[in-house]
Amino acid sequence: MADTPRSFDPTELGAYFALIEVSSLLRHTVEQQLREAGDLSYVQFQLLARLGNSPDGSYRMTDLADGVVYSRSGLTYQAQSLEQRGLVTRAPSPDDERSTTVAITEQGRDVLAKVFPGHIAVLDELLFEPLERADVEALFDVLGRLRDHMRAAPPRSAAPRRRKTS
Amino acid sequence: MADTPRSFDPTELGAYFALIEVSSLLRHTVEQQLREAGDLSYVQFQLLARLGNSPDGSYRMTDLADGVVYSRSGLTYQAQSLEQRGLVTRAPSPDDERSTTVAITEQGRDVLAKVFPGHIAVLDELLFEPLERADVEALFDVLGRLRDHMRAAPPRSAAPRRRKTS
DNA sequence: GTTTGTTGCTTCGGATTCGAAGCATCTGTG
DNA sequence: CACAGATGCTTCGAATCCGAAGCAACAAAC
Repeated sequence: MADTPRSFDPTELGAYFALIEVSSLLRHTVEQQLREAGDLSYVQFQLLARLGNSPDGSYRMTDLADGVVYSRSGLTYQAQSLEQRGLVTRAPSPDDERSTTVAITEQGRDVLAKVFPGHIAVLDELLFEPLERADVEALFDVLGRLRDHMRAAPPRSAAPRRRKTS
Repeated sequence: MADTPRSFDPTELGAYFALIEVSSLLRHTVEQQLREAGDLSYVQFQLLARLGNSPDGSYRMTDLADGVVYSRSGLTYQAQSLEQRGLVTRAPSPDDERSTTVAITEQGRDVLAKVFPGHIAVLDELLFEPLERADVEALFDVLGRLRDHMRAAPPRSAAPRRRKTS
């Protein structure tokens, strides 16, 4: 099956494990802070943050899902939840009746603003405090390249719905 | 509330976002591979891998949970699942009747072996292929330090159950 | 203008997850 | 030894999550 008997050296393994561990721990702490400060899950926060950064404060569902690496059905669930709380609105797109446009509301921006300082504090304390400037730059560089690579890579034996095969 | 009005520069933000994104994307792909190759979730794989690396192939529940950054109740659920499939055994610890010792079985090791090549292939392709040796070393160094820092840090306003306060 | 295929989202069912509460076992103190 | 507290794990209920299936709107081919 797999023709890759190559094994990893301790540095590679360590880098991999550390990546998983760090992101898990960070996510955990952030999740807690967001829950307490504004009753938001991490996903919900990410969605609001993305919408808040958008020029017109809105996105299509699919783009949001891809952005935060999330399933479509999961996004539907969270979007409904956010809509009920009045933090976003949903409406069919003008140019394409199929797609739903999600937009952040004033209330959504308020929650975002309320939660942000604590969020920054957590990041500062957990992520940046122990690092030198050069470390942050290294992460930015290496992880940025990784992200681009992963985004570009096809979903691994998943996309073959193209071409008419025969 | 939060006395940290400091904001982040683009490099810091980029590093943070890239970290989250990379770990999400990686996790996603790995999860898929594990599911197909051995019908394992990522957590289950992590548990088996940890047990497989242990000198005596066993751990206490709590240590496992802490190791993979997981809730205790969640671990109970997965441990039961793995036990039913015969991949691990569970038994009360000899020296402490309260604690449960989880041990990997031969069958567990088989599944691990069956799944491993594909796992390595995914990592190689997604994580290591686009990186120079120096990049891997940088990740190892910086993320390793981060992990230590996060592990050491108290769970953020959560631990105050120590000392008799008054 | 149909027919066929694609795309965007939702619904559905089931699996996974967590925190709180519950139960046992240990560990100190007197 | 009896007791309060700590510790280790499980059970419970509710929230969250995903993939598969379904539905509606588009697009392409004829």
